Amino acid sequence: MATAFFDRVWKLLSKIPKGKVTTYGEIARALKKQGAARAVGNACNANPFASSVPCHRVVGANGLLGGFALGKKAKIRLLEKEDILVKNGRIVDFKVKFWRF
DNA sequence: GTCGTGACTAGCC
DNA sequence: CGGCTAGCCACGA
Repeated sequence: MATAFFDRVWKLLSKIPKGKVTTYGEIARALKKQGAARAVGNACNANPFASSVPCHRVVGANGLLGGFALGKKAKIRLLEKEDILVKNGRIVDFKVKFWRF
């Protein structure tokens, strides 16, 4: 992997401050690739820095978790650890926790 | 080079 | 509100 696109995604993800979340679409848009949300998700799933890249801070456009390589459960646990409450697979106060680049 | 798939999104009906 | 369609990017067969 390690394509330019993937690298950009990982770099942006690493910039997300603790306690904040963003969306796949936002990341894609930040890369001037609006609509490439799928590729963003792909990058997160295949990122070699899984323990360094906070891919758990990336959720759907409406606050839905979407998915997680290690399981939603783990994702939720990580998020709640950062003061980001998750209810029924959705971010609580999503608009408040939302981070825009 | 084409096709199918995926942690997505937005628009229509 | 639910379902379908089209569009986007990258990857593997």
